[in-house]
Amino acid sequence: MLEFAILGLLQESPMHGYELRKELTAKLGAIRAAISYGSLYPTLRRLQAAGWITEAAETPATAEEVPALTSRRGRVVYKITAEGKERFAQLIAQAGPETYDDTGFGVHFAFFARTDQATRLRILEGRRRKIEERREGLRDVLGRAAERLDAYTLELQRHGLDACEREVRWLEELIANERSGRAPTAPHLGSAGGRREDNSPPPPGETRKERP
Amino acid sequence: MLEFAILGLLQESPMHGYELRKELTAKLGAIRAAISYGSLYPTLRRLQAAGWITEAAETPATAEEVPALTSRRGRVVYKITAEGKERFAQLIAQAGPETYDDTGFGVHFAFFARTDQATRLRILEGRRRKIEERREGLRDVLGRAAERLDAYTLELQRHGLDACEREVRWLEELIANERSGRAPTAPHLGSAGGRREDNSPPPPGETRKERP
DNA sequence: CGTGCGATGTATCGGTCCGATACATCGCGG
DNA sequence: CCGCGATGTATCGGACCGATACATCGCACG
Repeated sequence: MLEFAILGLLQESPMHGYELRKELTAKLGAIRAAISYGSLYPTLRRLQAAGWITEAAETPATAEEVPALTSRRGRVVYKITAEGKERFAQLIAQAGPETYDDTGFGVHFAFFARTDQATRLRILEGRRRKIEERREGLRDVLGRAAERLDAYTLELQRHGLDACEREVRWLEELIANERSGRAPTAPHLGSAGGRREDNSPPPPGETRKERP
Repeated sequence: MLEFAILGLLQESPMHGYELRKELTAKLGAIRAAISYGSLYPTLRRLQAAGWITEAAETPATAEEVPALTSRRGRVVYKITAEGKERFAQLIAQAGPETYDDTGFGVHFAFFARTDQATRLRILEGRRRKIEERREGLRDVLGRAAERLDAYTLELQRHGLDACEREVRWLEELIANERSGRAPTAPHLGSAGGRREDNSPPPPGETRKERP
């Protein structure tokens, strides 16, 4: 998961660890708290060992400026390699059942802009099926096993069931949008999903802001 | 987390591993998929080593019946000890910040029937604060950083924000219920939470069924 | 003027938990 | 009678987290 996210992010621009974590947190904030350095740094090393990323020189262009004044501490900037991009594409293409659990789905979804439509559909439908199964399980428990459980546990299941139903509806919209609407990168929704005065979506294109 | 859940479940009745996993899955189905044996068995061993649980004899009372015919394979039944119950109470009393993350909160909530009201309130409020913070983070990203993110990522954040708002409302109800309504074990809700044609809620009372 | 503190930055260690896998028994339907 | 799905125990490698350590930078406050 982390591997996938790092490769995805580094395709937008080279970054060092700290920055990577911040971007990761911003992009995945909806689905997980924050990446721990205890997983980030080891993973970076692993990716580097595999040849999917490399360390990039820190000083961008004006390299002669203040050459070794303060001795240039830390700040290891990583950039993705051609093999890394291949790897990323391969990870998308695989997109197996592990892609449908909460975290896995969220991370893949966050990189849908780099995923072809067929794969997007496959992932969305796989996720929907999985949530539907969870929903059925919860309905079973609430129906058949209700008397065995205390009121708090039941309330928890009800809340969970509600979340499932909501997510299925959300996925339905995304799928419909994806399928017919040919919404290449903009699911738009908003009309049915829940009002939001939006922010004038820039014509779908990339629009990444590089730090100066 | 697993330790807590196991101690909580074993207080209802002794069980062996397989059964424990099933009960755990039923009780926590709303918040996590299924406990892996790869964590369950090592944890059971750890708890046993700490003296919080012990192995119980398999054959209930009529022990002389078919003494060693088929040699009595497998089926290790665990039961909680007095120290184990103490440990469980201590884990509830601590209920620190780690209790407020998704899984931690869910597991603690599932055992609210064994938690005193003051602690329940503390946990619910801690959780609410945490979700409110996440919500603010998402609003920030959707507001300030929106142009840096692609449409899919934004949609993910919107969905996450929606879930946060919903959970805060849910928690508000639970807190109000807990605080004034003196709802000792029955949060009831359902009136304001969202329509549900329901299943004829049994009058709030306890209705705990111990396995005979 | 200095000093301390919050943000930036890299890194490791122990521990929890997962996913895959292996293996054995039981009851039942074909 | 045989296979297959449910029951049941168990291990191993790996992913990820939380705490911790440590060093630098800029700036606000005394």
